[in-house]
Amino acid sequence: MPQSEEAAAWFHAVYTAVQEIPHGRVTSYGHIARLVGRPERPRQVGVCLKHLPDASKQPNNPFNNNTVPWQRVINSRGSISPRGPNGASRQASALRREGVTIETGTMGELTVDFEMYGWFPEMLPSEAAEVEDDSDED
DNA sequence: GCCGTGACGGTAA
DNA sequence: GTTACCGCCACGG
Repeated sequence: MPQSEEAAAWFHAVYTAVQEIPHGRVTSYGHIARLVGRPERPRQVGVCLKHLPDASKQPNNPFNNNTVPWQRVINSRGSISPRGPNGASRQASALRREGVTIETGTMGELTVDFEMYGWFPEMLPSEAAEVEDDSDED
């Protein structure tokens, strides 16, 4: 639980932004940071997801790991950070279940094919739509 | 209450 | 093209 109201608003904004990610799509922490108006704090976005309450423990909480698609948030490199022994694989399987292609690198790194299935990293949804509209250049 | 850490990103070299 | 360093701020020890 956040210490100040400002932090609570920050958490709330981040969770809401993550919930706006469409099914089968992925985005980056920096993208979420931009959406909530704090592009200089992508790291705190990860902190919010880290403190995301467990659904079985807080089912009444509107923001828990069951209502917030935390697995759709990856880093700007398009890969999943190995934060834990099986945390990354759990995120990868959740994404694959949504139809997202994930490639396993030689060093066990999980790279998401965001160019094909998700938003462009560090790009707002409006800008992404603009790209699709003007995709004549190659 | 201070210090180090962290699910990251950007810029510099 | 890659590697290194800094900053941001809540949380845990």
